[in-house]
Amino acid sequence: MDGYDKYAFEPFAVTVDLAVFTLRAGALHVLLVERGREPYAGQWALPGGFVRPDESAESAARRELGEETGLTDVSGLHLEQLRTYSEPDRDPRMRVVSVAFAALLPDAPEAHGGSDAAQARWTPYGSVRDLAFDHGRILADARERVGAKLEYTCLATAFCPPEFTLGELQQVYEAVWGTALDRPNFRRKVLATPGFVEAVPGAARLTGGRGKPAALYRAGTAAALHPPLLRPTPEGRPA
Amino acid sequence: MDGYDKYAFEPFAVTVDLAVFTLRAGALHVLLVERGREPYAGQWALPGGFVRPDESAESAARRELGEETGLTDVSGLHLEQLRTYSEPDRDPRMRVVSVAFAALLPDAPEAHGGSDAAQARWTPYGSVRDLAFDHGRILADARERVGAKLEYTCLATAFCPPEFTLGELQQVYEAVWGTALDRPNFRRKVLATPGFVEAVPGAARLTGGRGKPAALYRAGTAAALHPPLLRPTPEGRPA
DNA sequence: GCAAAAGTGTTTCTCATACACCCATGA
DNA sequence: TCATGGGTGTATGAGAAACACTTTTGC
Repeated sequence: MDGYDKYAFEPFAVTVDLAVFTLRAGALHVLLVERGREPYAGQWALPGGFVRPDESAESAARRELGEETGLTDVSGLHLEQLRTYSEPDRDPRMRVVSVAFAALLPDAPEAHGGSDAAQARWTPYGSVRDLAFDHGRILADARERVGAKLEYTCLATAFCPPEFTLGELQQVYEAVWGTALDRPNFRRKVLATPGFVEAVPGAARLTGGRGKPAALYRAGTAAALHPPLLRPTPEGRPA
Repeated sequence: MDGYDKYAFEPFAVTVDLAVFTLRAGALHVLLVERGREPYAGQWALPGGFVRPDESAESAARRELGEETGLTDVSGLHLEQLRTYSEPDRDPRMRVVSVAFAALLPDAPEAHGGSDAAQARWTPYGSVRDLAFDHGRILADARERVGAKLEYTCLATAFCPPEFTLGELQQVYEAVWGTALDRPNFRRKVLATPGFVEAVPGAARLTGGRGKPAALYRAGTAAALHPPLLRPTPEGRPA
């Protein structure tokens, strides 16, 4: 059992699948591609592809992220491994083990499918239906993970451009959690956490056309939130 | 790139590696096996093995858990996927992608290596040194994950036998976190969380030979802890 | 002036912390 | 009776929630 004959077993293919999230008009969107061939031809799926012989799953995920979004520089984007899906029958053609990742984008340029012929499109999270393979489950797992990490990490700034207002940061939480938050309390909480955000002195921006211009902030250096910013009593939350 | 020629790529081997934790005499222990062959012959490593063509990584992990611990029934044990390690050079012989798992055991029977010739041994977490491959990192990641999940899930009961005292449950937290906790407050916190533990009426057990016998509890049905039981200010905790 | 959005102040209540104290048992 | 571990009570303070209120802008 500890032997290493390369061809002793049916070969495994190793792929990456990406749940790429962004915020558009205050709503959570996810990047989907339309499948061009069987199985699941014509259905939507998460972007992804094979891990090449000389790269890690992380490298493959970042490469695919660049190809599918059409962005030239994806080096600064948040990319995080979720878990690996390995049910023997998850792909009807052969044994495919897939390492799933979540990626967060500040802005959402219209996706153009990269080099693949596949069509890529930003879709509101709420209207996603019937993804190919087990991608529906992967996407749900990804959203749950991102929602959970908003509670105890500074992850929310990964959804924001380099300079952002506290209102925009709050929109991230509200979009991912699907709940409204009290603005004064949110503000106090964020500013009271050292290293979460740092003020850009003097800078301000008008957000809704009207109203007082909001002060601008940059992402801070902290990674964790102490104490956490808990969701408003979701009662029975999965572990 | 979207083709599915089974042999178009150098084959990947897919393995599972297990970080199996238990508590012995109030201290966190890990199950290690001694490697019998190159590379890393004679060094200690995490137990693990190949994923077979007809099983998922989860199935493979549970099978290995039974083989390595020598336990006949591992169906009720807590087993949790951590992440996948896929650096191209992590195994010098060929391309091996490994899905890492953490497992928690209530009691620690002396391990007898199962069917493999390899020697298996429980080792205090603090005295683990120089594991083979990237197993040192996997083990560190596993402990961090388990420590974090103690905060906001009921995971701690997975370290305990079917009936346990609150003192034993507290020892789990103290051993994994490496900190002392206030007993009265710990007790209140646990009992105030619905579904964490349920009392066994009338049952009691002497723990240290002396002292008042402690009431017995069973694991409850809840999975998550609301609000969480936070570690005493670890300051800069990784996300 | 009015609507809209940012930002401040204040009150109330919950809960974590710290620590003093009592109870039951074996030696 | 004393040491040991289980279990209870309580004062204090920090922080979260709720909401009233002020400020600055465009129309």
